[in-house]
Amino acid sequence: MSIRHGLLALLTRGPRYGYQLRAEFETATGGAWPLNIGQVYTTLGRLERDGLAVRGAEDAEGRHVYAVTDAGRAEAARWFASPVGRADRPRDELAVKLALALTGSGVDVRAVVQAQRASTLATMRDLTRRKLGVAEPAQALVLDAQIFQAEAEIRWLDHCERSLR
Amino acid sequence: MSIRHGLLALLTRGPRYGYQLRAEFETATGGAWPLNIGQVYTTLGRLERDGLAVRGAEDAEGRHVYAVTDAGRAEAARWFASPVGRADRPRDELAVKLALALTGSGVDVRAVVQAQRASTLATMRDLTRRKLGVAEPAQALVLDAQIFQAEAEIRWLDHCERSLR
DNA sequence: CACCGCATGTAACGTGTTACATGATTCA
DNA sequence: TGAATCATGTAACACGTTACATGCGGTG
Repeated sequence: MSIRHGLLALLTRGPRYGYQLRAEFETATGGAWPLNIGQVYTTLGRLERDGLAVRGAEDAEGRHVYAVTDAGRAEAARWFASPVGRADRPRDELAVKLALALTGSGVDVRAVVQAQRASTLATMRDLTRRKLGVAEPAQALVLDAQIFQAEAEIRWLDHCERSLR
Repeated sequence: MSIRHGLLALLTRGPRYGYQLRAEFETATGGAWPLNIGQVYTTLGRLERDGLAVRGAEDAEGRHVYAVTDAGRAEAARWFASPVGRADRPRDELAVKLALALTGSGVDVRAVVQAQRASTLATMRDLTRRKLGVAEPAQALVLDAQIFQAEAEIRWLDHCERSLR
């Protein structure tokens, strides 16, 4: 529910229209997760359906402006206040893959670990390089989040390889 | 696509029926991501639709057994051979939240970080405790993956808090 | 004029979740 | 007998992605 809550959070800063929301979302997150414009409109429709936002009149340039409702403001506050729990996260595809490779499939586990390690290292180099050109603190922190995760993945892969012996 | 590929990987070990697939999936992953039984059947239907598995005759106990096809075997091999890339992963809800909290919303970023940190620490304690009772190496590695991720999250949160000053 | 960027949407599709319905077997 | 477990499925729904269609305005 990152998109839904993200757009809602942006709306709490003031009325916004679709294109504007996508631009602000991508600016804030440094384009780490590009947001399809179609998704913005369907999400806005659902926010309105659920009483968290209302579609107001068109502005001077004829854009369709949405505004947050009281319920939407409360929901956004609730989102910021409640931590992201373990159950909220999707299945970790890599962990699933390794677990299945380990338990009696004919797969060469070491090869899987090696391939993943090389790929994750390349990712980390890329992220580190991209961080040099970033001035916005929010964007830098998003990049840092990905870097920290990639580091943890490398550590885990090495840990897996040690366990194989 | 963890479920789809996970079930496919299990089928490469031999013909299986729905309940059996769920049991083996949860055993391999240590129950970290419980798998709804309904999802197993819909996924099996899609695997058959896509030519990756076929529904064979019922076994002696009247169970509906599925078997992997050549195409399915190839797809499973491709899955194991290709690393999980950055674009494959879903949006990190926590990073999105922090990024939006930082960029000019009226939110107390420090409070968000503190709440998340406490929650993630509790998660880590729970995972560490649960690891004591685990003997299966695959299950232990899945738990380790979550522990490593939680550690990285704590480090990142501390990094965020330092950046706030 | 053609093309591009802005702006709004819709349709089709895939994955995943939950809830519900059904029947057989086993066990207290 | 009644409850739990095994086993198979369907229906409704939510979220997200992609592709497509439309219209406006500016620019080469």
